[in-house]
Amino acid sequence: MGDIEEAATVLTRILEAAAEEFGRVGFSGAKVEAIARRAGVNKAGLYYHVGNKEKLYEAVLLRLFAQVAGTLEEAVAQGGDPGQALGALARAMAGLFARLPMLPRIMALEMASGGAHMPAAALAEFRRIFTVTRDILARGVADGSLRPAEPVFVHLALVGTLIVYSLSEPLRRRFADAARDLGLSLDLPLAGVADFLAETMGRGLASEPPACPPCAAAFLEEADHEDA
Amino acid sequence: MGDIEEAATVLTRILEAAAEEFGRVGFSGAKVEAIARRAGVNKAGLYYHVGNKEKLYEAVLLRLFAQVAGTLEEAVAQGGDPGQALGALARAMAGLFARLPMLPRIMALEMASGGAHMPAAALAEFRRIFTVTRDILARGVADGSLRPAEPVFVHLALVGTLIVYSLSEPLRRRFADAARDLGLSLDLPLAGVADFLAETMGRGLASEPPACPPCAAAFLEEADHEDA
Amino acid sequence: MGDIEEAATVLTRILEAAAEEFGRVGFSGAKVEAIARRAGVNKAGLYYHVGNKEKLYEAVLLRLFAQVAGTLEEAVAQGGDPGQALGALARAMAGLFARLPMLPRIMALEMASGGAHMPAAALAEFRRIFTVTRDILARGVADGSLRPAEPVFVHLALVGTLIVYSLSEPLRRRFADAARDLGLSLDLPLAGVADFLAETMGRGLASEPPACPPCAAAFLEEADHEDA
Amino acid sequence: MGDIEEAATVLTRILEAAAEEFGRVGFSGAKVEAIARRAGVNKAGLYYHVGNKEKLYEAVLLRLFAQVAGTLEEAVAQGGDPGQALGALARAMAGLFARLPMLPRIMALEMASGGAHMPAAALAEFRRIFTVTRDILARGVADGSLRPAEPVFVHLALVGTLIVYSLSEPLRRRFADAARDLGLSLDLPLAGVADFLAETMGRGLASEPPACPPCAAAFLEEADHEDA
DNA sequence: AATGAATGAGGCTTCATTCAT
DNA sequence: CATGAATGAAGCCTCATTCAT
Repeated sequence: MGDIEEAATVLTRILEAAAEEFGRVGFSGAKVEAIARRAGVNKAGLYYHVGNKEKLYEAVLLRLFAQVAGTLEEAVAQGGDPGQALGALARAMAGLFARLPMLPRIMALEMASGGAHMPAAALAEFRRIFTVTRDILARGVADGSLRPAEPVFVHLALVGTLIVYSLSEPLRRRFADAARDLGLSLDLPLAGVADFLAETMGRGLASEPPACPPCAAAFLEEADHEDA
Repeated sequence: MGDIEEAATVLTRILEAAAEEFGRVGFSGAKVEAIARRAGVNKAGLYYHVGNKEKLYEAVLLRLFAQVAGTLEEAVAQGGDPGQALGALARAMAGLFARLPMLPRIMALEMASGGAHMPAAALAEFRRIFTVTRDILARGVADGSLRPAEPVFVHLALVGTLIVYSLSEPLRRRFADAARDLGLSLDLPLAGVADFLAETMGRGLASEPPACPPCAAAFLEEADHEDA
Repeated sequence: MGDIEEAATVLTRILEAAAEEFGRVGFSGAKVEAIARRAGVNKAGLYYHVGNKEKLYEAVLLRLFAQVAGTLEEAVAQGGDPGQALGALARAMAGLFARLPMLPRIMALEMASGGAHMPAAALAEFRRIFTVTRDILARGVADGSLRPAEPVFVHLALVGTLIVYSLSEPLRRRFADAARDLGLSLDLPLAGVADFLAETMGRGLASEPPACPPCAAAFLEEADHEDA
Repeated sequence: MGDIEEAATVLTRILEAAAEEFGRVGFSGAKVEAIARRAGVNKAGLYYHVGNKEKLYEAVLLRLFAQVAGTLEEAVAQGGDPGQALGALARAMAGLFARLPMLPRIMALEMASGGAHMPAAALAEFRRIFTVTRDILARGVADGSLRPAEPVFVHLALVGTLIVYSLSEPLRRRFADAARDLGLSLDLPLAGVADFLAETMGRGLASEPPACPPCAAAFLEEADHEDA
């Protein structure tokens, strides 16, 4: 005992250090030496535990994606109508990104690499993640509250926006002073983006409210005249 | 003759090759040797023209960002009401990304690096780019067609979504077959995303249409009853 | 066992190989590859131990200068009147140069480079080295055996001559045959130079011996006549 | 016309620039590009004029050594007794070094390289240079004013000291402040060294003045007793 | 003669990975 | 398990030199 715990702790420390390092500088930019130092283990020790840089990266991906999928499922399971669920999704993702700043970076870098290092097992996590959005939309269309829309578009509109907003933080911060002259606030918190998305996408995807009868009648009449 | 032309061509060839390489594998992943080979010049020749890897990268960024700013400005200048202008913005960006597949990748990678290699001159281009969105929104609020919204949020909702959709292409393609079982189409063209954004963000940002008089009257009456 | 010994040995071997290489061709002429080969280690191994070419050079300088200072102090500590001490100094230096042929070369090359790579720590060794000569001269002036003279001039007359004589060896050797026609022996051993310096500088710096009484009397008388 | 002048001027400018560069950083440290820039010609133009780096270096050496030989011969030809001639030699050399600061550096660096790049023609200049010292000494022994001594030792004692003093200037300057605490003046001008050498070597090489007769008699008597 | 543009060879350094203890 | 010490394979960059104009 202790031993196994210790072993688990060491592995965890390594994975966390690696996540930070990979998120900071990407796969090719990350140095095994730096990860080992950050994790407080010897370089050779790291190899003993994880095999090699590639396997380490895959383990990091798997761990993170599982966390993402779990968090999103949980957030959506809280209930609420489909519109609210989309908002919950965005807010949950923003929460994740705030807690794990390396997460959006790794997601972006991994996508940019074309999934070069994506382990097969991670695909299963993807499936879980996409399913969440798809189910919300299906529910919304079924109950008439949402217009039909491609789930991938909706999903990436939410997640993509949050990723890029997180990613751009250092740049926005650097540009913030100069941007104030333009009347732009570049340093708003990520949570604000989630709220914005919840509101704007919610409205944008909402089905038209049924017009009041007199209006509808007037509208139809007009249309008749035009046709004539 | 052709001397000056040739020289310009060489630099251009180098910058294009570099853009592709940097977009493919990022700054640290890119190999100067590969860029030179791709550009059809000797490695030393490349150094003769561009100084070093870092300067090369900066030149690439500057060139691309200038292209982006120019294209967006042009697209929006075509006129149209603010809602249409946002759509034009999204479609212009999508067009750029389709023509220059390395562009969204470089943008993402550069953001991920915290702008580590961003030349000061590139900030000026950023200013132009953000200004476009800000002006559309200001116009929309002024003429009453749009709700007020943070320009940065809107801008990144459009651009971020397009970036991540582009970025995720290889991964979506790889996952496409498996996703069909889930009822998901992962391989829709980027233009579809632009249309989706134009539609959804347009609706989401539109100000409420004034209700028809009878409805409004009915609504007010109801409110009176509730107050009582 | 032997680990620590071996490790120490490796560093020592590297420093010795580097000293020879730097002495042979100077800093810019020395190739890290050659030093590593000569030391029997891998190039990367050399970097593991010493960091980089510059640090390697500094370590070499420090080691050599410490040896010089130690040897000179020891030689002079043997006692003897100031005139003998200067001779001992010259002979000790000549002995060092004979044992470490790269030493005069490195000293010359380092001076020629303006001390570009001189580590701050080496200045402390310089202080020790110069102090030796200064103390001898001070002692000689105090006991009346030596004329006052600038310590730096004396020091560099001894050391500079020995350095240049050592440095010029290959050239003298090459020129030796042709020079015999001129009645010049260019291939005399360095020890001869030390003896020559001991003798000549000894005489040159000696205070006038008190003339014998009759001579002095005669001299004074003459002076009187001249004054008159 | 003009053309040939111009050509001559260009070559001269190149040789001067090269002398400074080689003196500053040695053969391997010197960059053809830097020499060309300093001489105000194109790199390819430099090659057109001088062939290659090695030939350029040889031309520089030849030019400098011829200047040295000429100056020394001239200085000594001014006449004066052998002791004064040695002083004149030292002062002439010091004058040369003051006017051409790269000269002592190049001499040292060339010696350090074992004459690797020394052109055969330069040997003839060496012969002239050494001959000067040899002749003075021979004259001094012949007229009884100087003790016999190896010409090479004397020559290098003078020249070597001046070379090393010149060479060490930057280092002495850097160390000067710290050395003042030790009672050392490290920043005395080179001319002082020449004077010191003239004085000290003059005394050191002077033949013994004949002792006054009574003293000599006493001395001989003492020696007899010791023998007994 | 002069110049901008190459280019091959080689040098310094880094880094993922392994080995011996 | 842990660690200091290797090592081969690159990667970035420089530089002497040449070529075409």
